[in-house]
Amino acid sequence: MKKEAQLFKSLADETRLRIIWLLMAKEELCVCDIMGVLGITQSKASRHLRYLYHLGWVTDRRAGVWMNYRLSVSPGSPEDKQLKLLADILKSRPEAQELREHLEQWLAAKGQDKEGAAACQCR
Amino acid sequence: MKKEAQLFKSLADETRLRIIWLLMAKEELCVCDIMGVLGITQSKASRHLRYLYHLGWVTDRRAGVWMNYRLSVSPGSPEDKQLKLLADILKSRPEAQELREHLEQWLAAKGQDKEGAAACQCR
DNA sequence: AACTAATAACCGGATAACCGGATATTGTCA
DNA sequence: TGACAATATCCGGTTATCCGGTTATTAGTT
Repeated sequence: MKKEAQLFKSLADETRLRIIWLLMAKEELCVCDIMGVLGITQSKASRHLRYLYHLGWVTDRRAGVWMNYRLSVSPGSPEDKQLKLLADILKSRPEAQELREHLEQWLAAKGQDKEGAAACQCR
Repeated sequence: MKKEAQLFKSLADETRLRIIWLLMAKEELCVCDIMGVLGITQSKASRHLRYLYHLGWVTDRRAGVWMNYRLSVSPGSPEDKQLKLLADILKSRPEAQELREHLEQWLAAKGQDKEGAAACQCR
């Protein structure tokens, strides 16, 4: 059951849960979005995203300089059910709701800066 | 989301998964059963059982010298759903099926030794 | 090619998890 | 009460995890 233990281990970290929670809300996000919304180091954001990538939770898609990530579980799979259950648990948590509002604000602010084009300039 | 992370952490250990899997099959087991079936140290068995106890996954019931444990999630709760999902994942795994057969054998052997009474003598 | 932004990989260091063996505790029975 | 079985806890050692800071890579721009 090593495989199953590892599956849970991949969810046993608050930062990874937050990332997944954001990706459940937004379909696709780049690393700098996640840094910004969660207020964490680039190093930290990237590390956890690669972790999730190597375990198959997310796929990456390069768009120029940006690297976009999105959830990649196949519908109906155990992983998919697990995510749905997680969403079910989190949706009632104020903490999680605030995170999503924070995400909306972040994306809105990003959208304003010159429409569409390179609006990141993550510092 | 610290709470949720810890929930997954409690499942992120192969030994604990095995213990839970056994308790899903058998309703109630004592420490020495778990030691025997899983082939682990007494120290290890007890430690993980206390861990699960403190997190509310199981309750304990003393019966003389024995300490019996059983699952204690309330029906319909997120934890209950999580266990059901886990069971769903594990039931198709040969490894898990063998574990249950092993459990049956162990209990059968235990039952033979003088019927009902102290049949453990775990060494 | 040089420069820069975004990201990934690497590198100690701190902390936490897990383990086996030893010891302490609890209950039973003679 | 003394001996013993079952279990919990303690101790130290080993390994895994997580982190921030640094460096390397990749793509776009001039």
